[in-house]
Amino acid sequence: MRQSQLFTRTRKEAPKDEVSKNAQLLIRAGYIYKEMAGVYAFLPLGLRVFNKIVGVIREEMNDIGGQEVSLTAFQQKETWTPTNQWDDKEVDVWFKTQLKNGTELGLAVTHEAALTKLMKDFVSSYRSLPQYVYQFQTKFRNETRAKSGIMRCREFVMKDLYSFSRTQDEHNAFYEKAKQAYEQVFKRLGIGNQTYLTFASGGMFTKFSHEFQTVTDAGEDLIYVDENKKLAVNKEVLNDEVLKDLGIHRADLVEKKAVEVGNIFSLGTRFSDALELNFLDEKGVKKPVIMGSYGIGPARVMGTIVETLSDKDGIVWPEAVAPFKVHMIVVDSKDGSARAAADALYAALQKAGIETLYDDRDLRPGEKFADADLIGIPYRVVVSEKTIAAGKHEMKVRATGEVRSLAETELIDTLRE
RNA sequence: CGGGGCGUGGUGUAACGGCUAACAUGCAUGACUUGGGAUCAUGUGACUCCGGGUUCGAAUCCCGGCGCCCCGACCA
Repeated sequence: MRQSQLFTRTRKEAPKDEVSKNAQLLIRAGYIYKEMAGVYAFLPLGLRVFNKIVGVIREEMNDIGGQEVSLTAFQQKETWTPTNQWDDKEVDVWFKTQLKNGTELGLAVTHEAALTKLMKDFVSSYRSLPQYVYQFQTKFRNETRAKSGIMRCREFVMKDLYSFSRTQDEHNAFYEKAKQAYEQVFKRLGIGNQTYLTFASGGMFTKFSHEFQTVTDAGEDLIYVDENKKLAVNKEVLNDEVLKDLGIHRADLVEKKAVEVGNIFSLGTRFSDALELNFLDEKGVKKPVIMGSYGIGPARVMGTIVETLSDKDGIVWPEAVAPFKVHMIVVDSKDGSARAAADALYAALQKAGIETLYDDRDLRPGEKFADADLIGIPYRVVVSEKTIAAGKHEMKVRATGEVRSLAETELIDTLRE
């Protein structure tokens, strides 16, 4: 894409109503727009990043047998009354509204009850199980205090997968697979090293649930990390009994602030009992379906990446999520030769299928370099009189600052990898 | 939901209760310039968040509302 056609613009200064690093950088670079507290729109660059993250998650969910759907944001009151969760005392973050005729509706806070109800139309025999169903859907939560930029919003998309199993063993086996898939997701998204499988409270059916916590000062949670075992315990469940269960020692633990980028937990039969999602087993015995729930918030992951990987000059995207792979800059020359060479290289990159943002704006080089650092695309390629004279292109790696001088074919091969 | 802070051109800031609300940046036009946000010129752009009050006079003081940020609580 030619940058001259991008409608967004960078800013030198962060808006005064944002303190968090993720919001400041994402707004300055033109990735997001704040509609109101805890509600952000995604702009062209931001949506590209968001979709990259979604794509990685989708691949991993498909790999473990997930089937993608899209449920609704409106939900009926009746969906939630069986588990008593329509009650504002039980769930205090509802946005509720109604139809013209007075029928009450809720804007989805989450979807386990809605999907459980839906699955009743399709599940009645052991033959139709297990099933793994997921979606990327907007959740609405009337948080009393939205904060930390895009890390804790009132409207946000979540990937939520729900498992429907026949037996506890079958559930446990999938749960382990999901755990591994999540580790793979965070590794691919570039935050694997800072992200810990964390033991957290399990609710009423299991001793623990599992969170994926990424260490950052911007986090809201306190976790206790055992660096050797690559495990952590959420402060909410830290006690001697838990440590003994997990075979870890207090002396090995280091307290860290972290943000919950994913969580998985067993639901047991809470929803299947309440909503009567049952199946007949091989012997014709009626049994409730055993369920699990698995969530990741792509926007929160995006914010977490910015928090953990940016530097003083701006954002540093991992390749897997960057809006473009290459940011190509032309430093204009008097005779127009640099511009002509840059146009040609852009065409070659396009032809090679390399996602390129081409800074063809009529600006001085300093401003383009500063913008490139801020926007944070992994590879910067400069075309100027200097590079033309050298007969090679200049490529700079955003993350490391490494600069390489490459012939065009070498450059394209390197970027294709 | 408790506590604290803050609302001034698009953005970031300034202005003792007193002159036409200032500066920077952005944007527009032109000149000059082209390897790290240059320089110059001329423009553009604000009912000082909203409503009330005090005062000869309010961006400034007082009351109410709304919005935003931070700390804490909450996060099924």
